[in-house]
Amino acid sequence: MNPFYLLSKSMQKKIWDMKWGRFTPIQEMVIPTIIHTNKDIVISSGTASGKTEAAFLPILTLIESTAGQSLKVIYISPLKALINNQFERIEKVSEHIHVPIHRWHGDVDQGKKKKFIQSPAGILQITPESIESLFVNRTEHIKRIFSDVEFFVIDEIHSFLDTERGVQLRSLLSRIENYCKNRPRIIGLSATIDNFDFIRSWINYCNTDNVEIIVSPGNDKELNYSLMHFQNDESFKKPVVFFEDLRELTRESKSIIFCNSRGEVEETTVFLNRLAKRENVGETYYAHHSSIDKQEREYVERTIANSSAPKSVVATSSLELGIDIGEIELVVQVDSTFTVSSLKQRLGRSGRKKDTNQYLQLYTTNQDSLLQSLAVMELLLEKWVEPSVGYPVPYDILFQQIVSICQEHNGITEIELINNLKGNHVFYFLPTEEIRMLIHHMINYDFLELINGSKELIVGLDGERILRDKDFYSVFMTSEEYEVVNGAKKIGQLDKKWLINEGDNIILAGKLWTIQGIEESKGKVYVTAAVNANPPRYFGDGSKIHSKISEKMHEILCSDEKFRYINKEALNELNDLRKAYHLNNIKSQQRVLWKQRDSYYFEGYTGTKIARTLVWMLRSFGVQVKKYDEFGRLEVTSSIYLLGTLEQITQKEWREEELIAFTREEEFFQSKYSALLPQELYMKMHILHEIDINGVVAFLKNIQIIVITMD
DNA sequence: GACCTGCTGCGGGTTG
Repeated sequence: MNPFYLLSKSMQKKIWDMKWGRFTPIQEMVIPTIIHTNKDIVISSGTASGKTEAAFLPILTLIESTAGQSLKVIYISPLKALINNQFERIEKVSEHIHVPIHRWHGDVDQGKKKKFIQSPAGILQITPESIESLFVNRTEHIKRIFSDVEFFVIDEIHSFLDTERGVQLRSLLSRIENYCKNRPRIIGLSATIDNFDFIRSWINYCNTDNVEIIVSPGNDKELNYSLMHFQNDESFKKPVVFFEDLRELTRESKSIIFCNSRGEVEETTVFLNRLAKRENVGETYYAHHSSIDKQEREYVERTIANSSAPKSVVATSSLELGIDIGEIELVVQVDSTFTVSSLKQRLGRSGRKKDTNQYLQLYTTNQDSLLQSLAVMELLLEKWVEPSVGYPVPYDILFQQIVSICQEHNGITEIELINNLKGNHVFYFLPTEEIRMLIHHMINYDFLELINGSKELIVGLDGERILRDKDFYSVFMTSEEYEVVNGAKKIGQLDKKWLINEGDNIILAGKLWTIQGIEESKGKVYVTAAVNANPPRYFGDGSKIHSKISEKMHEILCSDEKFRYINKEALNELNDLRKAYHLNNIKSQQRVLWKQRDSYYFEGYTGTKIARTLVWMLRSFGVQVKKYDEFGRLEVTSSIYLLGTLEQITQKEWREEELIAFTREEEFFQSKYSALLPQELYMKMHILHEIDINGVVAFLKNIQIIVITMD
C-alpha cells in the first residue's frame, strides 16, 4: 500500500499543497513502521534524505487529534541552530492542523517559555541541557508537562552515542519516563551508523528486539576525489603554492574548506582573501569556528547559503553537523581528519542537490598527515567507520544526576534514590555498593545533606554551589576564554591559557587585529584593526586514533599501491616514507624495531589507547620511553633489551591498578566532574576509559617484530 | 596534535 494513504487526511492534503512528487525511499520505509508498529526506530540515512519528514508525517498523523491538549512529542537536538532550522520545517508540515510547536533552549525568551509552562501541548523542541533545567527549575510543573508524552525524537542521535552528553540525555529520558502514563517510543534520526547492537541497547536495553533500524539504500551519487600533497617547510609553515592551489580550486565553486584547528582556519581565510584581492575580487572566504562571535557566524552561514557567487567558508568541525548553508559543490579537507566518520560526515555536505555529484579534495602538508589521510580515505572507500562503544562507567554523570535528582524530589530517602537510579537506563548496571559509596561520599563532602532525622537527602551546601551555577546544565568541559571586542562589536573569543599582551597582533574571524587592552576582571580584550598578524592558539584534548587507522597506515607503508587519486608530489613523499620498509621487505603483520646506537624506535602503528597502555607497561619494567605518539610509535633509550620486555609483557598476568604508578598526571582520564568523585570510582573510570591490557597483549601476539639495525 | 556542543527565575520597569 502506498504510504501516502496511511497518513491522515490533513497530512495528505499538506503533501498535495507542498506539491511533493513522491516520497524518498527512507520515507516509504519509515511511514508504515511508525503507523503500524509500536517499535522504537532508528532512521539512518545521509543528509537531505528527508529524515525529519519521514518521522514527523506519521507522528503527526498519530497525535494530531489530541495534540492540542497535552504535550505529545519531545524533539531533542544537540544544537540550538538545528532546533531553529527544524522548527520551520516541522511548522511547515503541521501548519493547518492545530498541533502547537514550542522551542525551548537558551536563546528562547522567557515569555515563550512561560507560555509553554502554562499550556504544554503538541511538540516541544529542546536541548538536553534545557531538559536538565526543567528538572532543576520547573520541578513543580514536570509531572503535568510530561504525563502524556508519546514520542521522543532524537536528532543526530549518533552524536550522543559515545559521549558523556549522551549518558546525560539518556538519563534525562529515563527520568521523564517516570512521569509518563506510557513509555514513549524513541525515534532516532542519524547519519550513517555502525554497531547496530550498541544503538539498540542505548535506546532500550530491556527490549532490544523492539528497536527497528531502518537504513536508507545507499545513494547513487558519484564520489569524485583526489589528494594533493604540498610539503611544509622546516618551521611547519604551509607553502604559498598550497594556498595558491587552493585559491585556484575554489575560484569557481562554492565550497567548505575544513581545517583541523581554529588557528589554521584563521590563517587560511586571511591568505585566501589576500590572493582573491590580488584578482580584484571582494571578500570571498569566511572563517567559521566556535570562537568566532555567534552573530558573525550566523552572518557567514546566511551569506554562504544565499550567495550565488562562488564564496567559500573555511571551518572547523563547527560545520560538520546539519547546519543549513545551502548547496555546496566542493568539500576540501586540509590534512587528515582524526576519524573516518568525520571525513564521511564532511563529505556528505556536498552534492546534496538532485543529480549532482560529490566532490572531495584532500590536501596534505606533512608526511604523517599524508599517510593518515590515505588510511582514512581508503577506510572510507571500504565503507568502514568507527563503531560506537559508548561511555563506560559514567560515575561523573551519575554525580551530576544525583544532585539534579535530589533537587527534583526536594527530599528523597537513600533507598528511594538508589531504586530510582536502579531504574535509570544508564545507571542500572552500576553495582549498588558503588552507588551507595558515591552517595555517602557526597554527603561527607556537603554535596548532599541529610535532613528529617537523617532520613531524607537534599542538595547540600557545596551541591548548591554547583547546582546554582549556570554551568551545571552541561556535562562537557570547556576552557576559559576572553571576549574580544572592537568598540561595541563582539569579534570572538581567545583561550585564557594562551598568554597575550597588549600590542600583540592576532587574526580572528578572518580579520587582523592589534590588542589594545586586556581587562582581566571583565574577561575582555579590546582590539583595533591591524595590517599584519598571526593566528591565535587554542588548547584542546589530545587525539585518540582508532587502531584500524594506524594499522591501515602501516599497511600502506608496506604495500606498493600507487593510489591513482594522488598527485606526483604525494607519491614521491609516500615512496620516501616507504623506502626503509620496502628495502627490508616488511609485511603488514610485522612491526619494526629500529636500532640506532643507544636508541630504539619501535613503530607500533596501533590505536592510541593500546599505545599508551603499552607505554605504561614498558615503564613498569623500567624501560624509559622518551617519546611516543598516538600511532604507537615510540622511542626508547634503555640498556634493557626492548624485545625481551615486549615478550615478557605478553606473558605476565596484568592488573590495571599496577599501571597507575607509571601514569603521568597529564595522561589520566579527566572530565568535568571526575575530580569530585571518590578516588576508587575515579580510578575505575580512568581504567575503563584509558587502559586496554587485552588490546596490548592481542596486538603484541599478532605481530612479528623485526629488528633492524641502522648505521 | 583538535574540534564541537550548552546554560536560572522572578519581579519590576519600559516600550510598542
